[in-house]
Amino acid sequence: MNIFSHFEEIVSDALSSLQSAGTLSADLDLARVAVEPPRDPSHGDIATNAAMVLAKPAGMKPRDLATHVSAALEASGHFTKVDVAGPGFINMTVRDSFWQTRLADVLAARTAYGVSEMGKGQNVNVEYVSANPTGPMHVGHTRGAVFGDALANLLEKASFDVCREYYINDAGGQIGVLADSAFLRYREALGEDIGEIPEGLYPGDYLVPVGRALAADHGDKLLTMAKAERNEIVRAAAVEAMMDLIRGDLDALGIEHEVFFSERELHQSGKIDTTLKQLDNKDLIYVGVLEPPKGKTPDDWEPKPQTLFRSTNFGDDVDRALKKSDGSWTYFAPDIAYHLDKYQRGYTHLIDVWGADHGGYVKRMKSAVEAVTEGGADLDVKICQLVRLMRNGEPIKMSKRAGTFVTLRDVVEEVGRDAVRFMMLYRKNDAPLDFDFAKVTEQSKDNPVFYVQYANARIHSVLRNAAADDGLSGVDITDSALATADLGSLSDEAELGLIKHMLQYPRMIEAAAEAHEPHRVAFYLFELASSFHALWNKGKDHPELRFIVPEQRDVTLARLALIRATGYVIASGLGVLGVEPIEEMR
RNA sequence: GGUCCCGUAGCUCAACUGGAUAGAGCACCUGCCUUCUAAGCAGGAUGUUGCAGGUUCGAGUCCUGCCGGGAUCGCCA
Repeated sequence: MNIFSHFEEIVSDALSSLQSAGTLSADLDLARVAVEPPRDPSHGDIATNAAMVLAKPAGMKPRDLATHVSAALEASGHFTKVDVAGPGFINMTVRDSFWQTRLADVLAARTAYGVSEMGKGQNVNVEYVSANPTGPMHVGHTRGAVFGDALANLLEKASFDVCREYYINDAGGQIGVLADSAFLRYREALGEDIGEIPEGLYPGDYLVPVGRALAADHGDKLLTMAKAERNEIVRAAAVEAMMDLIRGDLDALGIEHEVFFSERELHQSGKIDTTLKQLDNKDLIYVGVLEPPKGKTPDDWEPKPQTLFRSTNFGDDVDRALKKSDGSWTYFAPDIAYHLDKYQRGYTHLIDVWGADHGGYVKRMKSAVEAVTEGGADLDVKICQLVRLMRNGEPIKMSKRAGTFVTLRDVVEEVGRDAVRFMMLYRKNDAPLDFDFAKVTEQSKDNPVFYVQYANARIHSVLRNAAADDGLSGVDITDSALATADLGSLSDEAELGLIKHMLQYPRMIEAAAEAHEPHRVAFYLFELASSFHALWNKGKDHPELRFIVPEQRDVTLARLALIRATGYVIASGLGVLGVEPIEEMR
């Protein structure tokens, strides 16, 4: 559990006691009162802004109110010290034994430590990747894939019921191109010399097996078949093959979606029509003519009546087209139906993970979700900025035409799944990311992937040594034994610092889940690893601080409990990131 | 031109949804390295948070206007 919510209760109890004593009025809004660890540890263990937030509504000066609150907190008996500082902060200090004994919580929970009840009873649908099934995944897709997956893990850690979903764009014009490209490969498989792949078709080798499979299944029958019928066969086979390819790519990253949702099925089931009918009944659809974009009118612009959705009613800048000039749906129309379908399947929290190039699409989608669910669902769109691949400090130039674009597989095979995942998450999603091949595989402190893994490996190294050490032979170092160790000896500043750092993990998980920001987990782990390494290094100058002190069994056991718990927190956090903790590095 | 994102130490980036003296790593300076794993360690210096206003006890964070960079801009997905 999050121990800071424990202190929140204590502070809130203190405030109520002031209310019943008449010092504070009973109808005070306590919503803005925060109970947090102070940034500067010298300020104590816990701080609250209660006095500053409540001063004005209470009609008191912050420092005066703080004195009252601090007296009430002191009276609670939970703290060894309560101070008023600065403009009216109240700083609280807890006795060391409080922190020490909390280690047992970690040892009991193991890698389940940090699980929060925050999302209990709520479900959330996370849609990510959704790459067009026209070829293998490239690096551009990788970041969104890893981000979405880690976010899903994070929300699960916060007890949300999570659905990982992939929207298959299998209905648009690009799928027609895919089918034509596959048909060409089919003719090739039948022995025809197809020469150069014509401009506009997909030239990739990955379609060669699709052509062969079609030839094996159908012989030369497709050549004489009616075009519509043949197209359907080729399209279905090609999309199926591409999805297999993509699923394989995702598997290489350790990603598995529960739901693959087909856009094509939306068209066929008539759901688009019924969805738009629903909007039409609310007078949210009309036929009108849009203004050209200001300042940049396209050359071929001509005013045309279009079927439009009134997204401006919901905060969008212009109304958005639902039909193309040939009468078929735009991409937007089925997407509205799709999001309604998610809602009808019971999801009230929707998250979409998109690439940076779709940023201009966010407002209309949020508008549509609000309209079509009548405010029943909320949509959060997470935009992942571009990834720049670097080698030796130089950006790698990619060109689809020249066939030099780097696939997801290329990257995973070169640096490994764990390193790819960690690095993709070691940056806020809306900031661009440089991915340097050399740095990611480097074994040094400069590489956060390695630094965190190395901390865990060191921990297990010590545990192995402890199990093998003659001076300790016969001593029980199982978790249950460590949990009962006398932890009072963990009194060094670095030891207490590590404990306190570790105990912030549940709070960090909740905040990250709330904000939909998995990168916070990665940064937290780097800092926790840093705390651990610092303690390790301190043992060099101060041998009495080393983890294994053969002549002092109790101290050793306490320290083993400390690092065992640290290892669990690291493993737990890496689990959220989808990275395998390494226990031995040779 | 409209919209969205970004702008923080010389460089790459954080900053717990408004908290106290804005923090890490790299690079730089000084001193250490035959170990529970030096794949280094300890310490030091480093800032007008792009600019100008505003909101309030308090702003890197929220609001307005500029400057600069990126993405995008009726029928591609």
